[in-house]
Amino acid sequence: MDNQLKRGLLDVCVLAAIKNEDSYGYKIIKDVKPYVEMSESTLYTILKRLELANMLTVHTSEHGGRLRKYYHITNAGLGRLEDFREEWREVMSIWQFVTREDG
Amino acid sequence: MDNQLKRGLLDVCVLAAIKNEDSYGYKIIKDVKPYVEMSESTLYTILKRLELANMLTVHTSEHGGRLRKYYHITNAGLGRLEDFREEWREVMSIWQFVTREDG
DNA sequence: AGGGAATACTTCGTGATATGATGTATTGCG
DNA sequence: CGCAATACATCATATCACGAAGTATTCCCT
Repeated sequence: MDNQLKRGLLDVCVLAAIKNEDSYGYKIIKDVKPYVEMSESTLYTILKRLELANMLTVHTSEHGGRLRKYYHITNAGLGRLEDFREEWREVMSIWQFVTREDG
Repeated sequence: MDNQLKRGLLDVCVLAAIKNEDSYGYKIIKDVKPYVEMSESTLYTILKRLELANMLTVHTSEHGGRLRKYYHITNAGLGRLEDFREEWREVMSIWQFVTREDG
């Protein structure tokens, strides 16, 4: 799918992936894959960006003798998902303009 | 609205604006404005990109003693709009993932 | 025991892109 | 005469997705 269309969707996809329970990089990619293709470098870039924006927090935890970085959504992150629903109305209005049949 | 969400939408907005009749820069912006904000520099960047991709052709025509560049959509451009409808199914699937309530 | 696949995270460089700022020039109106 | 509107163009900048490459560990099969 068009790379540009994905922009603006990827961030909220990641937030949605950790919305209900904390998750970690590898799992996020697998959860999101059925919907959008996302490379590891892209994911970790996004995670860092979201952390800087206080949309999520990070805590390291041991699992099977190996360290994992778990990502936890913040209230700001949940708010971002709410805002996204609002923004979607505008997106749908654009969609209607693009796909309208008449002049 | 989130700038990122607009990307991928802007190109097809411009194509949609010239879909039914040839148009020119200033008019395209005015037609699109109710749906998406687009600056002039952005528009002309997009028009140039679409021309390079053979999505539209340009012809200069005089209007009121002044030259105007009219943009005409090509079959490839119309095809792009068709493809967009297909891509939209994927976008809606992503949307459902993001806004789903259950885990 | 050995080896490869899967898990897990990180950094770097690149190309694409939207946009503000800025500039140029003409028409129309008060 | 002056200003807003029309109309187009270029440049620098910041953001972003992604491939490539690297490091390390665990798990499973033979």
